[in-house]
Amino acid sequence: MTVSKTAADAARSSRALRREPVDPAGDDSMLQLGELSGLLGYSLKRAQLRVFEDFLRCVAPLQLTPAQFSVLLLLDKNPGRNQTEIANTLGILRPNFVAMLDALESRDLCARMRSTNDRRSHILVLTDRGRAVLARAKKLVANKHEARLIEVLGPANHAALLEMLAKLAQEF
Amino acid sequence: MTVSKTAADAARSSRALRREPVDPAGDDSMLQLGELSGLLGYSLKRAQLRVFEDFLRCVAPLQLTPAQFSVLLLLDKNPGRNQTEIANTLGILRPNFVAMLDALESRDLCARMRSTNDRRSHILVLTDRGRAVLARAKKLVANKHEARLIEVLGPANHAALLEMLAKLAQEF
DNA sequence: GATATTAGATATAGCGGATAACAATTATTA
DNA sequence: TAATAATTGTTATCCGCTATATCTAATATC
Repeated sequence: MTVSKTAADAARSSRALRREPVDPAGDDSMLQLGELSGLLGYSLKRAQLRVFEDFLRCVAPLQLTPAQFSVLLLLDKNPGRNQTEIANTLGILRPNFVAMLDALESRDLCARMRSTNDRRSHILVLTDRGRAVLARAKKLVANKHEARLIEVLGPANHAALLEMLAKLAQEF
Repeated sequence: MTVSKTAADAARSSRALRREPVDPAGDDSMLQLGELSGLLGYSLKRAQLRVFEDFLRCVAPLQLTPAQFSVLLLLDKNPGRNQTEIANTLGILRPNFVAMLDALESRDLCARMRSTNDRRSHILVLTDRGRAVLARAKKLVANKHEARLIEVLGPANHAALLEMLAKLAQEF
């Protein structure tokens, strides 16, 4: 909690937001968004698209999507896990995770190893190349992507935004 | 600006976030998210999915998706506009907007009227039924959906979040 | 040992998003 | 004015992500 100064302060800036027009020659000739500006889901979706776009740009040299990056990150932090565990953690359905892993494995970024305990499951491991790519990706993300976000929002707001989004993603 | 108290404060809570584990028997047996928790895009996407889920639940009686709701809202606030203008404002590509309008029109929520000035374009109008459904939808969204968001986040944080997301959606 | 469960995989359907192309209409300009 | 270009809505089509049912091999349960 404790992100805004006062409720009155927040209400004012919210009203300011609603006081369109705020379309500096963007799409068409200044359509009124109306209560759309106050719809959290609307801004949430548009912001998400922008942020993913920027992510893709920043990590373009490594040809990694946000989802692929998250898989590599998770494999690195959680060695010895199988497909189901990784997929579930990322909210990916097992059937859809197969092709994703195929792609990563075909690029020699990770590998499936049959578990000795349970010969049904595949233990997922990062390859050396996967670790190297992940390391480079982390740097690009931190220095270009997140850095730009922090620059636009300000460090404090960036942290506050992260906190609120995490809250929504969990307790909502 | 001015959303968080201090930078130190924000940094602390951000660190607190990163200090997993934060998986109360959710997916699997407590995988480490690692720097995934600090990735804004990750939380952004997950939060967006949750919020849209809740929107769908709240507006379920009216069978409206977020996108459809936004179209109705825009038509109401911007009478006399054609398909291209509405689609562009919502970031929908014209070809994809056709089927969307077909669906709304088949439910008698809006109608296409050939413009007398430019007989190529279709002026979009809300039907009486469309206006009625929109009015009911607005109430559901405000009283159930947004109300719940405000409850979870707190009014001040809700406004601050909205402000930051709008900023990202625009100047990013 | 028979049955149920689980992990990975395949097939398939659906939706949103993106591009190319077309007919009708309007705008440009030679 | 005639020829050309541009625009509107539309269709067709493709891609990616998501969702469900089903299959097999392997394991767990009874």
